Amino acid sequence: MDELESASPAGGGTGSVRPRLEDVAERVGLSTASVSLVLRGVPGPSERTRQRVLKAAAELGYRPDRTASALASRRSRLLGVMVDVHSPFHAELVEHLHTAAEEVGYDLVLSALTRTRDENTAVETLLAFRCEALILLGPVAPASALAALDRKAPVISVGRRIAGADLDVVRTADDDGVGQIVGHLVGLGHRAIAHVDGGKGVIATDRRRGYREAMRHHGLDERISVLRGDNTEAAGEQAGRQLLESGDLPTAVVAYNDQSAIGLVTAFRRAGIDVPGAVSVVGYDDDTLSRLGSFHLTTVSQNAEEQARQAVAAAVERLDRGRTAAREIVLAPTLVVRGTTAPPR
Amino acid sequence: MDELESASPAGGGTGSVRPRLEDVAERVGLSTASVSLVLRGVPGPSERTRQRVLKAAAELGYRPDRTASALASRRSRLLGVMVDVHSPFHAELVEHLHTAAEEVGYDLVLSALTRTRDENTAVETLLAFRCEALILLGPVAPASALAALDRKAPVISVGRRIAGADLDVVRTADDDGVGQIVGHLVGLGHRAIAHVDGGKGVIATDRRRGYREAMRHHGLDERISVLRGDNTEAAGEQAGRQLLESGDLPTAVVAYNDQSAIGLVTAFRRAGIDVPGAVSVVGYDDDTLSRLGSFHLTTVSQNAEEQARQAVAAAVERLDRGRTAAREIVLAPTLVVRGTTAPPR
DNA sequence: CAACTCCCTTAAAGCGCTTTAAGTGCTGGT
DNA sequence: ACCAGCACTTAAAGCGCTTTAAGGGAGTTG
Repeated sequence: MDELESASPAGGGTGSVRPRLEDVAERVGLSTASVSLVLRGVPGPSERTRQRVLKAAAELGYRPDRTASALASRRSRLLGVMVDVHSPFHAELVEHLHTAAEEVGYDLVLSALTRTRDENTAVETLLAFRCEALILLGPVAPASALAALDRKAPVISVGRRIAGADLDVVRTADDDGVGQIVGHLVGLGHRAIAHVDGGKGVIATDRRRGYREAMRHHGLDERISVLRGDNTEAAGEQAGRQLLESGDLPTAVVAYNDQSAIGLVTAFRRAGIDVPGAVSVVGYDDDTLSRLGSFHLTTVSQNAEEQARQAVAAAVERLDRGRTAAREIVLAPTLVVRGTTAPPR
Repeated sequence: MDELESASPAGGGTGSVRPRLEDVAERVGLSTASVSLVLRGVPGPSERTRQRVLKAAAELGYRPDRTASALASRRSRLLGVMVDVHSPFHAELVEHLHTAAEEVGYDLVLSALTRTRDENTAVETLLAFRCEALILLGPVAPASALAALDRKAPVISVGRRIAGADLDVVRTADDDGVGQIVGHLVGLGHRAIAHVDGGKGVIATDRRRGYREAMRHHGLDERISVLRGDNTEAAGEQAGRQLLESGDLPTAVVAYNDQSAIGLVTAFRRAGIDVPGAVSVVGYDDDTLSRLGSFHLTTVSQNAEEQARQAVAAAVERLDRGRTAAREIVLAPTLVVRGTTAPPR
């Protein structure tokens, strides 16, 4: 398993220059133009030329210089991805984006969101790299800002719906997902079902609405109860404590996401309340955390792979097929029933 | 909070060309050379010129084209980072690498390791981007391959010691870290301390050795017990079950990393064994998982921030200050006592 | 006032590639 | 013989920037 082994036989110290197109051309006695054509698989060169060039390139361990070709072709074949490095769900998306992009001949450049690096900075970096399209995972910037950005490069918002703005969106139907959760709980016999929301973002809003509508749909208008939260474990714990102190514990709690759900489970268990024996808890995202053995969380899968594939496809349509009309792709989420839901006590 | 708002007043559709150096030059009636000098902060241009250029650049919303400047200067000012997208610890490192790199005027390009993307591919991508140095997080490739790679671009191995090979390493003293853990446990009164290892990698080897040596140091040679594991939660759970079935439960278990430790905790708790009441469990890395409220794992911090800073510093020394001799920077790990360790029953 | 400095500014030559118009040498038809 | 047509091949002009040697103007000096 000799990884990192490179084709280059040279390896002559940091000083050794890497072979250029010209070196390959010289070796076969052709022009750089021909070599370029062959290497890019453009039709034209004869079979004989093709073979010789390929051979020479391999022997020299030639790797085209992306920088130069990007400059010359005015195409970077780069997709910029803005990602929250702390989100397990984003990690999953990135993984699938990588494979999807590779399949269509694009590369990814990741720009991480951190405590000191906001969406603005992250996106600027992407633009400076000349990314041809921007795939933003759960952006929080206002629609107007995203629309403005879209004028510089096609923007694909993943996971977040953009009200009215004229740009591509790939997401799952969050309200539907929460609807499925509520349906599942009602099916188990629950009626006192609370929701710990995710704050003020668009995604949180959709999920909250999904909860409300589903409750109403099941004739549980009276039982609607929304606690304030966010996307962290801490918020879940906090909400859990609040619920415990209120003395009026619901029989099931629907959290904004898996992290929040885990916080809830933790708070309950610490208080000696069995999950799902005494309270059922449901998350959202089906991320790595939810699969941890000690939680085994019932949750909703957003189908990261399909979303990634669609996002890349959307970018490619814009870039290579000249689509200009915005498209919104809404995927159906699927309920994943695991171990934190059971009939009410 | 209008994120993504760009300085560009233009925003004229995808078709609008972004301003070039020449446009700025034209606007102030100077040559591109002068503008370039000003924008890069090179001494020479007069104060007056400086001001005018800066103003014009701002007005046009000019952003230099990295691609072009990289090509022209033969310097990309890019550090390539190979990262396992699924490791919470890597996520943390990346965050700090970003800030550290930014401070010294470099940018990061991340290449993610995934199920279908091995170290080889990841590194090739980095090289194609013309990264000037490669920061590899916990590489598993053989030392010889890394050494070969180092001939193309300075390689900095983070977290993993490289036997003999002549390249930079930034890591913490893993054996010492585990030594501290064992010391802590012995101090609490434990004697039956088992270790669930991390498999065959170099890091795992060091930690295992650290465990053995520490046990011997405390006169516990007879109690040395190493179970096979890896870096996953599943391995921890598996080891936990094995321990339970053996009927000879130790009073404390030292896991290879936090994920594995969490598996152990899960297995124990599921079997009704209290942690830390009946068994103490310790992890390693101090990653996000270990801080989850429901685990609150005692662990060892590898000081991600300092490692990141040192890694970037090492790269900069090589690139900007011409250092050629390899350097190994070994940081001291620090024990983080949280809630999964207590005196033995 | 010519000769020298200093300071600033710029012309021009690339960086390693892509791209397209313009070859070049064939074959074959007339 | 001549030209059309075909199948390749290549010269040359950039892409947007950096870099360096050379240029120009104002101030000093003898």
